Amino acid sequence: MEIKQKVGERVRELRKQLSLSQEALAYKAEVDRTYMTDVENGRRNVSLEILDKIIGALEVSITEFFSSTEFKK
Amino acid sequence: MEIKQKVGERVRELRKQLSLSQEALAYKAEVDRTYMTDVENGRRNVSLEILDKIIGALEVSITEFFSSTEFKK
DNA sequence: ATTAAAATGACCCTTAAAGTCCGTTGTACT
DNA sequence: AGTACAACGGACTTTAAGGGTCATTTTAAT
Repeated sequence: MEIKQKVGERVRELRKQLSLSQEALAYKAEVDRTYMTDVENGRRNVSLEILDKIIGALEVSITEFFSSTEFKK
Repeated sequence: MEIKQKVGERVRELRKQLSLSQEALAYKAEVDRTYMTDVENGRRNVSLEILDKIIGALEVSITEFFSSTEFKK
């Protein structure tokens, strides 16, 4: 699976743990709602700074975000 | 410190461990040599797919790349 | 089971920025 | 002198970021 999809799944997983809608998370991360949809569905090749904002909104560190098994190759 | 700089430092750190020049790493990661300079100096807002290629060229997993202390907030 | 509302998905279109490529310059070491 | 590596600049192409709109799915209620 490609990186965009892995990131999307991870975002969705962590978002649900926070019981947030895509829209609420998007607002928190200061990105567009439809953009967040695309991210979760692996259709966006997100840049570092946007990713950083999304991870921040998910209330985890970057290390935590990428400590999930799908990123261990 | 901002995310771009953290990533740049981490790339440089791992590249030196492999004793590769920027150009050699750039070739391996299939990105431009001048681009790699900018990445290491924290001037590039790298996208996921490019980052994935660079991390691959550094021969570590994404998890390992981001397990460095500067990414733990 | 039907309805309404909320949440998500998909498409399309700008523009701001990512990424490429050419060269040149600086640095350091032999 | 020459070689290797890194940094810098400008011009160019490609794509990410953002936003509009409507369709579809999910949720929750009666």
